Amino acid sequence: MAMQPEAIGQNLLDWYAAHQRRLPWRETSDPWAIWISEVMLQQTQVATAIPYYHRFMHRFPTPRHLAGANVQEVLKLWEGLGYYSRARHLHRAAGVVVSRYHGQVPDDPAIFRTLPGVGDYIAAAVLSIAFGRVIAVVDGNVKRVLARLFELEHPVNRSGSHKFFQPLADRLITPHQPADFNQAMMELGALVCRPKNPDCGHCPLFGLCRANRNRTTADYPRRDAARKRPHRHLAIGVIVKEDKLLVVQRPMDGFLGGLWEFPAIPAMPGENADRAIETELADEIGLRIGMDRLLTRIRHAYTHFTLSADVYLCRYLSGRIRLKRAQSHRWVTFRSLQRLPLHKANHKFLEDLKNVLGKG
DNA sequence: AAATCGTGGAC
DNA sequence: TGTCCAAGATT
Repeated sequence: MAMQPEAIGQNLLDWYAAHQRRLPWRETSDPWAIWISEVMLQQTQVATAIPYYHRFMHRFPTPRHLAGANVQEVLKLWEGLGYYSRARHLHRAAGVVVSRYHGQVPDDPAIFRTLPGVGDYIAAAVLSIAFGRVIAVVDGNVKRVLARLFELEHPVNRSGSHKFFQPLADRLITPHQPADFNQAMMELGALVCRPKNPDCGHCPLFGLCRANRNRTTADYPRRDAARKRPHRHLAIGVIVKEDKLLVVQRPMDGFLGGLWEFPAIPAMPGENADRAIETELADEIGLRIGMDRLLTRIRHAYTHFTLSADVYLCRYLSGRIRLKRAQSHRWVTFRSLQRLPLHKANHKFLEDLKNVLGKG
């Protein structure tokens, strides 16, 4: 493969110096700030992460601030950003940094890489950008750029492809400017070598790119076909007891771990709602409840399945809480709901709920 | 090594 | 509407 690493690196660095965006985490060299930004940017677009980054850094300016906080508060700041294990891992990692490394972010790859939530990408990004270590990042942008540059046949969404892309990126990285090279590759992928409608006319690697020369940019990167996503349906119960509503907290590990929600059970779309709510949902939380009426229906798309749910207004009848799956519960007013981290599917009917409760 | 894990933007 | 996919990590 005709690589010309020197030409690629120099063109890339020149382009980056002229065209890089001004981003909050580029105004600092604090490894903690860089780390936070990289975790938030994981599978998340820059524009989405920016307001979260500011709020998080303001509340947790150092690992010590985060380590001393309650997970609940951390999840509340993460609410809406998704992939909540990132927040829980970060919280745990901050604890390790404080207890074992005197609150200083480790600059040793072998050590930093062992922290919860730190994989190959985060380690390479933080250590190169904050400490100048010569380790190439390989993210979705880098794989797309390389796949087009060299017309690579490795599917970028296949886990086994990583061990092909990583050494290739390591061979291209400019040893004197690893931080700029890494960010330049990602910036190029984000601004020029985009997934759709790449702007090859303004690409610094125009003359070096095989896909451009062969008019095959649309064929790269290769990708394994995605599986079809299944569909799930829930019955959700908003259980009212005087002026309070019942919410439960999901188990800390797994899907939406640690977040709060209104109790729900799997259901069939056409199922008899009264029966399902008053037997199965009641059994899930250990109460006797009555179903009043349908509040609304919601739909939500997750990565691996789509969700639809019927949301029912219910009334508490009798009994003491006995939770099956949830780890804890609270009776809360509508107002105090906003203090708890709720996931998106629940936020989707809060307005409807507010209107109904407001009318008495 | 394939599956799992959220949400929003772009088309 | 559906589909991709976005500065990935974990199991």
